[in-house]
Amino acid sequence: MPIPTEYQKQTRKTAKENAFTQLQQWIIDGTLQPGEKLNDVELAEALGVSRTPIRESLQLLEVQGFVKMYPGKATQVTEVDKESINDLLPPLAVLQALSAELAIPTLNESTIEELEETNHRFAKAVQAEDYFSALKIDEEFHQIIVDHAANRYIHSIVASLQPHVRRLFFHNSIIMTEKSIDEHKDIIRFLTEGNKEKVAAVMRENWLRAIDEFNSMKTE
Amino acid sequence: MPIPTEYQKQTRKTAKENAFTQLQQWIIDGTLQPGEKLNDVELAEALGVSRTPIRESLQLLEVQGFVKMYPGKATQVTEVDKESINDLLPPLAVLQALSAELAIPTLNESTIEELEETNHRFAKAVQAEDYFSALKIDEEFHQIIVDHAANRYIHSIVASLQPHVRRLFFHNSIIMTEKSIDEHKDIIRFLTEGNKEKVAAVMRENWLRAIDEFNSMKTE
DNA sequence: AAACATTTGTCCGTATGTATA
DNA sequence: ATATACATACGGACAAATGTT
Repeated sequence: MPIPTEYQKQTRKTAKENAFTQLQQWIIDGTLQPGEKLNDVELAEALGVSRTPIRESLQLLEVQGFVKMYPGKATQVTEVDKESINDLLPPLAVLQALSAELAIPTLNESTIEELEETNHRFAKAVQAEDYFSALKIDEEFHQIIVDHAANRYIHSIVASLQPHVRRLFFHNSIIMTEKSIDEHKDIIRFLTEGNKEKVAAVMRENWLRAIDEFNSMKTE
Repeated sequence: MPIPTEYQKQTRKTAKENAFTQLQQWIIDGTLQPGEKLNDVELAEALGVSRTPIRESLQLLEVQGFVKMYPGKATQVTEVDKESINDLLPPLAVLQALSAELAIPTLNESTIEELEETNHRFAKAVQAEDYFSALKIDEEFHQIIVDHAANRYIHSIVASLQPHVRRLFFHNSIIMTEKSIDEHKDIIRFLTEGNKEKVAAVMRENWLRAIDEFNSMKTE
């Protein structure tokens, strides 16, 4: 009988980490609503832990911008300002564009295949109008590129912005369009060709287009 | 008699914040050395508080990448990998470039004057070879632009990267050169002209040049 | 192998500060 | 203005995990 490989034993899973993950998820999906007041005693009971890991999680969530703590007064979930997508996407766009540039020297055939395969799955999800999956696969696609940029600062920043993207897209009902499929193909092509300028330009456009789509959606 | 306006009464100053600021400073300036093991009991005694605010500060410092916590084992100051400047500056460069673009529509005459005055002080510091002041003033200069971009995500990311810049420049003895003075002038000019592309290009160069200077320094 | 020393993680009581009556 | 209720910040003890003798 194969012994169940306890893979994740390197860093033990603390109550704080569990609490953090759960609370973040609740904020992103709206279980904890924008503006909602957070009482650590309640949350502690709900998650079956004490107040300490809750408080520590809330502090991390504050750094990420998901909650705001008013010392001695209250802690509440930050508002979802739909307009903030106009602020969020530009920095993400330039960082993803930079990632693409940096990834070029590290690319090999199998990575390109992985990107193509991911975009293929992305296309299927979009065409099936499974926008939830599409969003997740789109994230995978871009993550491959970010990973290959092999830059820990970019990696860390993108990792902290991505949950905000999810939260905003979720609350704004932004959907992935077919145009992204072709842009991804362009990205793959320019990556293969090693064309830094063009891949950066397309990547930037790919992200900024969501802003236009959001803004045009409002006027409809 | 003018009543001393208690400006910062909005958020009270907690023990955690004090501890955090102090610990971060110690790590940046090398009082707490790279690789040093951090014992929260010792730190608590040193700062005259209990372990709680210390632990909370350490967790924030971990998110920022200044310490690494090994649950149940140890907490230590992260190493200063001199080469990581090659990773740190590119994302900062593209974000500062983006900030300049975004700042253009918000600029007025008094802002331009403020930038010129700051660059003038910068020039004096560089010429006086007071590189510590120069670095701080350079930071001020760029901060003005970031502030005017009025983008909270950029603001927050830059704020988290800046301490790393300070730490690396400190440990690498990187100095500000006269070339930066002229580049700042170019930045001001292109901002005034509203030339997005050019100001972004110069801004990016201004930051990336530090990489070249660092790399050429190694071979000397 | 087992008990020990050490360090971190967690719990919960108390103090402090804030808002409301 | 004072008192009261309440939420958070902090403190200190205990539990759990690590690695060492």
